[in-house]
Amino acid sequence: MPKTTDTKKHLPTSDRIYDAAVSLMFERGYHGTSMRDVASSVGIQMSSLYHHFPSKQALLFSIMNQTMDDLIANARVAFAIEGSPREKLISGITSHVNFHAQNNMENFITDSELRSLEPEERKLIVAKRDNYSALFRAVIEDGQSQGQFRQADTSVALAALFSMISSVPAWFKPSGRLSLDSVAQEISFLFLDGLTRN
Amino acid sequence: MPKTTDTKKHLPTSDRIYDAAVSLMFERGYHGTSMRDVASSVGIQMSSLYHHFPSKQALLFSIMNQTMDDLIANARVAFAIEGSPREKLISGITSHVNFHAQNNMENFITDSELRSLEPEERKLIVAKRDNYSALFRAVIEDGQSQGQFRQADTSVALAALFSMISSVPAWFKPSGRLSLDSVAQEISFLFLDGLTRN
DNA sequence: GTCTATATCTCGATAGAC
DNA sequence: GTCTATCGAGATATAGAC
Repeated sequence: MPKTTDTKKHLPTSDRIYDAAVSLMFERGYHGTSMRDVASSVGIQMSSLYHHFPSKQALLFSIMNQTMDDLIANARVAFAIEGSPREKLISGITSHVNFHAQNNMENFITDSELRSLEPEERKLIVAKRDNYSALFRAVIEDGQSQGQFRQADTSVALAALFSMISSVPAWFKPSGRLSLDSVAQEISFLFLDGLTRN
Repeated sequence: MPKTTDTKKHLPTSDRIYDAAVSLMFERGYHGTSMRDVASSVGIQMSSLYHHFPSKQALLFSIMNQTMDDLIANARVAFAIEGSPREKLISGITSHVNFHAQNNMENFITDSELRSLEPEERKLIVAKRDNYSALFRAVIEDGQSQGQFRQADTSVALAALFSMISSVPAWFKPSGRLSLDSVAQEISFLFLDGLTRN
């Protein structure tokens, strides 16, 4: 996985292809991005791409798979803190907001291009998505059984939470009025003070 | 605009094209849908499409424009009720949830294919989107100035609300545990009890 | 590991008959 | 208003030299 937005030239070619594909597929979608586009963005010939990725489909899967792995690893760390369900949830939300903002393009692709995956690969991504969701569900149900959260419908709450957070990169402007941390806080309040029993 | 999911054959051809395009673009996206796909779904030749729509782009714009007009008309009715800001907001949320669930495919396209529009047409849709958002913003700010809602960041709250509701059709199953009305209610609670001053 | 060249296919759109 | 036929461009992917 390419970690930094470095000046690019000295990265391995496969990473530069990966990065270019992320940018282009974020802007134009999977079907709106051609392998020619990717190649010319990297500065190589189209046929050279196929030395690093066997197909356009494999390139998409690589992006989505990597992103899910990173996302899950991130969430595990966030939930590993000591604290109440409320504190854990805030930690998880903040981690999710930050990861989505910092990896805006990859996450958008991962959220929106599921339908562009072949059935077999789609299954793998959906499974990881379920794993991720289960991490949040566990905390919410924990808080409910401890009486700290009201008995809202957990599935609705989870879906609402994920959609709220995943939309952040679509409208968040780093140069704007709010910092990313305040956004995470606003969303946590919005979510929790509807969930927490007063 | 095609209003009913009729047995299709006796609808005007332009409506049948419209409907077929909605289904296909919902499933595969704008770039993933070819005019050949649309034509064969309707049962006519591809060249016949161009008698009804001058281009694929015009077909997409027609869908998004129609959907925004319907959405706004719907919201105006919902907000026209007598009542407190809280009641108006619940009415607006319920209307939005219902409209999105009933027009799932059109709304998904309208939400996700903005980037596939040419600049000029995109401007028109964005303007209508802003109009729609302003309807909700007015009620929230009204409630804030009346002291019924706390001073949450209105833009964050709006973005969170729209993303929550727009995601409903993606996971809602009519055959499932919850009715659409209970989903609208869950979401209203989730949103309002984080917004309302206790 | 990158190149040139190309095979094969599908795309959006048009011409013109009926 | 729908048809047959086709244009020209651009798509994914491969072959084979270096």
